[in-house]
Amino acid sequence: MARTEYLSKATHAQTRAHNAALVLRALYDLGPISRADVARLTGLTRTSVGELVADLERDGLAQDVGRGPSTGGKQPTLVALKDDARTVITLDLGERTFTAALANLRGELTTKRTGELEGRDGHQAVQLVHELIDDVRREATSPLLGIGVGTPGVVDADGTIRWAVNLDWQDLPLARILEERHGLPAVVANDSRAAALATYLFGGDERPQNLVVIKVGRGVGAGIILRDQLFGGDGDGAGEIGHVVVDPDGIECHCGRFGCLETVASVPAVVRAAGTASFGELVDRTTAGDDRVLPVVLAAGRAIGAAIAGLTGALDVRHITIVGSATALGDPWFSAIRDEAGRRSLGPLARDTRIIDGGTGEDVTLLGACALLLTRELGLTVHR
Amino acid sequence: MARTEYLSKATHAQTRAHNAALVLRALYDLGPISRADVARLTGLTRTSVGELVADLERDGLAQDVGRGPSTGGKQPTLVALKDDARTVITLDLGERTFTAALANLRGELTTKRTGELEGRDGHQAVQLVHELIDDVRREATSPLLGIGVGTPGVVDADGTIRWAVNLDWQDLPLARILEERHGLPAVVANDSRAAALATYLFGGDERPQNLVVIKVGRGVGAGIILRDQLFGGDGDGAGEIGHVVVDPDGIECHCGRFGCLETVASVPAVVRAAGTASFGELVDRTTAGDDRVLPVVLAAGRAIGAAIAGLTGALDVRHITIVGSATALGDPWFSAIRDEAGRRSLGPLARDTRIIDGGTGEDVTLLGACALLLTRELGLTVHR
DNA sequence: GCGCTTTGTCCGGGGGATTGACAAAGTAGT
DNA sequence: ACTACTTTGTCAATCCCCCGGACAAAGCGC
Repeated sequence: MARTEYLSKATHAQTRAHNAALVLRALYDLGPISRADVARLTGLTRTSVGELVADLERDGLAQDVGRGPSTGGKQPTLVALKDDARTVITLDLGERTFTAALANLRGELTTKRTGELEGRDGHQAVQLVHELIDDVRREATSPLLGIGVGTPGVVDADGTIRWAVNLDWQDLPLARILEERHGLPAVVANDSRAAALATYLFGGDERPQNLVVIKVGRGVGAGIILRDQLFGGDGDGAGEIGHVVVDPDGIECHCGRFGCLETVASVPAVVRAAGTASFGELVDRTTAGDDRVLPVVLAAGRAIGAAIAGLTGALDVRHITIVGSATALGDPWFSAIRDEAGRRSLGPLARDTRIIDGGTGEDVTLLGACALLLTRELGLTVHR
Repeated sequence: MARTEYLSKATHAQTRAHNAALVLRALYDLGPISRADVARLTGLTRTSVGELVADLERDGLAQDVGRGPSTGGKQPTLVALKDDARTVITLDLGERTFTAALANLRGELTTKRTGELEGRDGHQAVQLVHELIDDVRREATSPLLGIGVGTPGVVDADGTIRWAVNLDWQDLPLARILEERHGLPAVVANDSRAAALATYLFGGDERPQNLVVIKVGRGVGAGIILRDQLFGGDGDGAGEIGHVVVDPDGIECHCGRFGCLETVASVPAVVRAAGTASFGELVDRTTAGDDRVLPVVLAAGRAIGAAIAGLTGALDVRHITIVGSATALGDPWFSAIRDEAGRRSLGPLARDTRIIDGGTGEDVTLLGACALLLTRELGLTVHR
């Protein structure tokens, strides 16, 4: 029996941290709320909640915001999160452009700066990251919580970029580099996984325990949240569905094999197969119902639908959200996805599965990077 | 924000239970071991370990078994689990035969009884379960821990059988019924999931954090362990890969759709496609290299390999074990599975993925039912 | 005005992990 | 054989922090 990390003790400090994160989450999710309500929701005593809220108020993370209506007794004092109590530096390392921004605790972006990558080598690209961080950092008006980075490619759990798509980065320990250079906690993760966490944390009232977010753009990737946690798998490669072979007789992929999902369903692949000059033109002609491009778009949708059917069949995850530039293809594409996913999976399962349009989401990677950091530093999502 | 179960507090009692389970797991996995070693492994203090071990010894679950070699100081007293300190009643509700047995804490089966189902209706089948339990219970020589049941079909988390394959059981709350009738804790779960937990708990020195066990017999199903826990999904249907459509133009499945994995890869399907009189004959002719049946066997293997590629691509789980009667098909079949799984997934991923022959495993469901109960009652696997 | 509820806080109690000390029982060196 | 040093297991004291009860403040309904 070699592995023993699963033998990790529980301490009083952990109990405290858990309950502190619990109260913070309650404030975060349930808006202005009384201490008594938090106590009822969490099962903690009013005493403990009062103490934990006092801690949060001392840290400036929460504040009393007046009284609520009485329900037959003393009217409660409502406590709310101070959304701007902390600032997060977020980065989206796109394939051609790097973007940095500031975000508050709600993922509201304020200062956005971009830098073009054109022609820079790996070292210079890292320099660009540093410059962007220094640049937006000057605009911060509340204490910095840390740096969150989303990037294409494979990133392992400690924030080392295994390989980047079109940079000569290999085994670059970016999280550690950023922590040392800027003196702040840093998180680096794959962009699809960031997108999943953004959808989970900022996605509205529903917060499904299990959620798969599929990002379809230049590549095809997924972020998988299981039991309220991002799932990484044995090699932090979970969600790399773009290179599952869907058609062994298909065309060659840049990964060297034939018929990967990306060769059928990624934006460049669909544009090439449809023979249009640009993706914009493809969207226009798809919307117009052009018969010369529709079959290609539908085939791409069906390929994604089949992949979803495989996922839902195996995992029984009922919440699927699709984001990325490809969502501009609209109804025909989504219908193809839903039809194929439904046709290929068990009836009751297909009936309850929701495949949602998450939009093109230019900011989804920035938001995801922010969500990653909030999760890590404040425990805003479950992590134990 | 409707769902609030994720806001569950941590208490001192939970901390204690967690650490108690921790010590038990250490004894279970690491054999006779000193209190000091357990303290080092878990991070607990020697004081706490001593106290927790004393609790276990008082309950009869552990005992001192002499002294170990000195490493420069006082020689340690070794503590070991008493394998026979408790008895578990396990059941395998097969499609034609029900089997009951007693198991100790190591999953060693002692008293085995079977009952044929032939012609009984749903109510009589439940009676048979009761009789079998009463029957083996008389042979128990140590305190009973509870009842574990493995069954085909869909079972939800509270032990209610949603639908059974060839019994007229629908929404039968079997776990509750057994608890009331026999006055013991009861766990009911799908047989593939039971098999997964058996492989995880009793599978030897390796205990992978993530593990997929695929059971190929009369049906095709999977049990999925992620982060040391069985994963159920949103509707406790995770692992139902038998009805993912792999060939939309394939033959009709009993579920009503066409080309499900089961129509290609289950034992009855392969026997039918090969045209042999029995599965035994198919195995013999496959082993002999008969060209008339090999293509069918290889096609079945490739279908499973493709399904595995989809799973590993999505989840990056590197440990796959295949169990069930179909494993008797041996090397040709396994080679087809491994080749296809490798061909359809990313290079580095495929290289590290191990697809292991878990054997035909007549007892795997019984062992799994035992493992389920040990997990639930003693916390022998991670559950928080 | 009076009784009842609800809220938030204060205080004592207790569970349980931690720390430090110490005796027991080894090994290694001289 | 004697001394110095280690390691182990346990005991007592301490500390962290959750809990339960009590109580004042402040509302509601009659």
